[in-house]
Amino acid sequence: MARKPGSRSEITGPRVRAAALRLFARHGYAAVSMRQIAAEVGVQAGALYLYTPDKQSLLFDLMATHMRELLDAHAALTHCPSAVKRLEQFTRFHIRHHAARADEVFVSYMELRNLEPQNFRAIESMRRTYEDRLEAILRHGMDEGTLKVPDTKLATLALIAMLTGVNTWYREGGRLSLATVEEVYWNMARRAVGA
Amino acid sequence: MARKPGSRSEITGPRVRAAALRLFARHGYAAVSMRQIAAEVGVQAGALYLYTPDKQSLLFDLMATHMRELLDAHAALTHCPSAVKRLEQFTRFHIRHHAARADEVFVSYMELRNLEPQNFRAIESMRRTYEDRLEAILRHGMDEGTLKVPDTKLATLALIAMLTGVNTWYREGGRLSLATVEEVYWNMARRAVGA
DNA sequence: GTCTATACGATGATAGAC
DNA sequence: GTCTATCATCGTATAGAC
Repeated sequence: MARKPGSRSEITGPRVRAAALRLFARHGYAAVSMRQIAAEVGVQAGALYLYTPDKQSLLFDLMATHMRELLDAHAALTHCPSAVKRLEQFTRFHIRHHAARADEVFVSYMELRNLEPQNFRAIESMRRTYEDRLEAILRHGMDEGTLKVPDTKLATLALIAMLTGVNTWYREGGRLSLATVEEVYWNMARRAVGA
Repeated sequence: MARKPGSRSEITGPRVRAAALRLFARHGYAAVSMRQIAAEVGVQAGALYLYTPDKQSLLFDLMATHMRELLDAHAALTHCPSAVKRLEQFTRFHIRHHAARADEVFVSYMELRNLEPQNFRAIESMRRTYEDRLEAILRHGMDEGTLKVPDTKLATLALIAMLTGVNTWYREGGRLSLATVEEVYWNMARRAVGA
């Protein structure tokens, strides 16, 4: 096992998180050992504890970072006045942002049940914030009269489920370009909410 | 620890599967130990191996049974001639069938990555069969001219993701009855595919 | 059919050398 | 900053008594 006598502190931390993300996504949080993560990084298991207090914090860190980046990236979008335009913007943003972060999305959805209660509540709250932003768009559209859904909460959940579903099959370099996927899904989403 | 000196062979097997399903759904396959399952059933860990060759077979059994029941139940539906009617039937069937089997659905989706390759292929094949039945309906509607989607494969995946998403939030006795949920989702599904 | 006992490796996490 | 060594615990699975 090659020694790394120099210093890597600024670089090893991110590598630990990257390895954990990759392994958690592939095999699941519970199935991955700290030794496996260490091996992937090229250090011994004990060294990981210089970068995380424990395994649970590692998971929470990954999920919280992902959710914060999602909320920040969405908040940075230019604000359109029309509800339909905003819905199109949301749709395309959601697909593009999620497609570029397959592992993060997968872990953030699949490992919710492995979060300790306090951590679970924190992630849930961020996810709820994101959903509320979509629901606000739908409500705005209802007020404008440009959208028509039987129930804004259900439509929100239905749309997000549909859009996030892209991640279960989309792979870069597949049959369809991401631009085409965006187009097809926006077409279906638009009609589903009566726009 | 209470002894069970009598015989329970016909009853203990189903109880083992029920306990495993419940625990796998709550905590995940990898996070659940055979000892936990045994404790839930009220036997010792070693006794479980009278009912399953190993833990992996237990998981595969649960998933394969769920998929077979899904395919059988869907195949038993009366055959409607019109594509739109068949789509409505599929939509309502999917929501109703899945809502009544929350744990099975959750495990069958979340634990795919914990299946050994051979078992994974078997489950994937059944899932694909189910998807193909929906796609056949959409293609039929395209031929009839009663449905209009940009891509039948993508529409299939989008619809299934949307419908299965109900399971992430629906709870019996909640704000909405299942009949209402069916109604709302059929409304959105119908419009999404241009019916 | 279920129990107790056990094999034996892997686990998360810590202590102390360098 | 990383290593080696270690702890106590838990993992799946099996053997043999009753």
